[in-house]
Amino acid sequence: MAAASKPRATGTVALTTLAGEELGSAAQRDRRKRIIDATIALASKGGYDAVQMRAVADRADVALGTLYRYFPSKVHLLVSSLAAEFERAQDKMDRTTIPGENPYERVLFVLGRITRGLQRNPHLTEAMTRAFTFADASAGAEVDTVALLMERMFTKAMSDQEPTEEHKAIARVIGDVWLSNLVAWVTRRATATDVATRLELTVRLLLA
Amino acid sequence: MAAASKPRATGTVALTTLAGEELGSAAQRDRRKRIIDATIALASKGGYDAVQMRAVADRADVALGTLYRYFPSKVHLLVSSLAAEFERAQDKMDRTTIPGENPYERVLFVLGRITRGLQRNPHLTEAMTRAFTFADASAGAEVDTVALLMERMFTKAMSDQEPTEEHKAIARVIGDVWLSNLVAWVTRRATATDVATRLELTVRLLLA
DNA sequence: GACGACTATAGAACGTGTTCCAGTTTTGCC
DNA sequence: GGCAAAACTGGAACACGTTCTATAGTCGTC
Repeated sequence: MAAASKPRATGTVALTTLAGEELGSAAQRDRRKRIIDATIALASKGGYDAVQMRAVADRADVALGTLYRYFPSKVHLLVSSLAAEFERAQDKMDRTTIPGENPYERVLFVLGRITRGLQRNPHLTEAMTRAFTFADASAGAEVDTVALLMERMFTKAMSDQEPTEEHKAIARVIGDVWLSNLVAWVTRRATATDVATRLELTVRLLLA
Repeated sequence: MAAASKPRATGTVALTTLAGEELGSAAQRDRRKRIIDATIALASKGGYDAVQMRAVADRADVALGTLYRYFPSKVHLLVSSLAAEFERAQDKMDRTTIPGENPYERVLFVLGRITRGLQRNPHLTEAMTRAFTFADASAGAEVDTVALLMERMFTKAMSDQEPTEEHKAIARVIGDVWLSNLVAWVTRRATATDVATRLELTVRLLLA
């Protein structure tokens, strides 16, 4: 549900070209959904390289030009899809009670859970990660949306209260480390275990 | 990012990188240097997009095929150039006495210095950063080289001694945060000041 | 100083992201 | 319903990373 509700507390996020959810007709919302679904399907099967614009258009049953009207580049498309997936994941997380006595344990729980989720679909993760970090300034807004979602996820894990400045700073650091480790995992410089270990170590340095 | 560059399976050794120039003849070492110089010049002028393989070959006065013999892809080329630049910077750093009473101050000094250096050449930084994070597994070795150089730089900043496990972990976290902030800076989601502030904050959380 | 094996060169060719175009359909409005 | 504007379509065209081919140069070995 919350896919539609994007109640960014402070200042609405620039709606991402036509990619914003406030699209006019039902047909348009449907087209957009088909496009994102096609993107995720292709990315899940073959990663970044398999998300070919012609293939996406084909599979979503729209013309190539239409695809580009909705998403002005492959990176926009992938990052927007990432945002969609992220929101799905967060909705699920929001309906979960995060166990743990303290921020340290709770953050570890959230991290473990997301990380396992990503490892379950390596191709998709590869596609999303590479798009996210390859984005140039023109996709800044979309990237920022995702970055905010991520930060919010970690601050929420630490405490249900309005986050303190320190918690925000810590959340950002964790997010940064997480991203770097994803990049390392995608290039196979780090195994899943490496990633888990390093995240744990980081959280310990920051929160223990 | 275009065609598949995976099945170059022949048993040839990747002479394509490595700080150590095992390259045979003087002519070959010279060609390699011309290529890297051309890459850095083009990247400095126009960033990632301006580093076009035909343009690099032209400027380095080698044939396109030769360029590809030395560096099997644009990403390899850019990451190898990054490694070269990094070594230059580190040499300079090694000849400097890092001021500061404690690891905290010393790491901040090093970070500030590098960050200012990067900001002095935004296009080059953009090209390098994007190549580094966009790399796929086939460039894992090159990327790893750079990652190690980076880690070493921070551990050395913390102390001249053999680094402890904890210092290594901290160095890695700092490197991760640094990379993420570079990505944010490149997409213009963060200003130079933002980056400086966040790095400082991170170091404080870890070392103060 | 001739031979064979690499290596380099020029350029064509190919794949995929992106742009453009001419024609058609849908939408919003009277 | 009629009409202009906007959106969609199929397809051609273009740019740049990458690969391939045919030819020519270079270097080590006899």
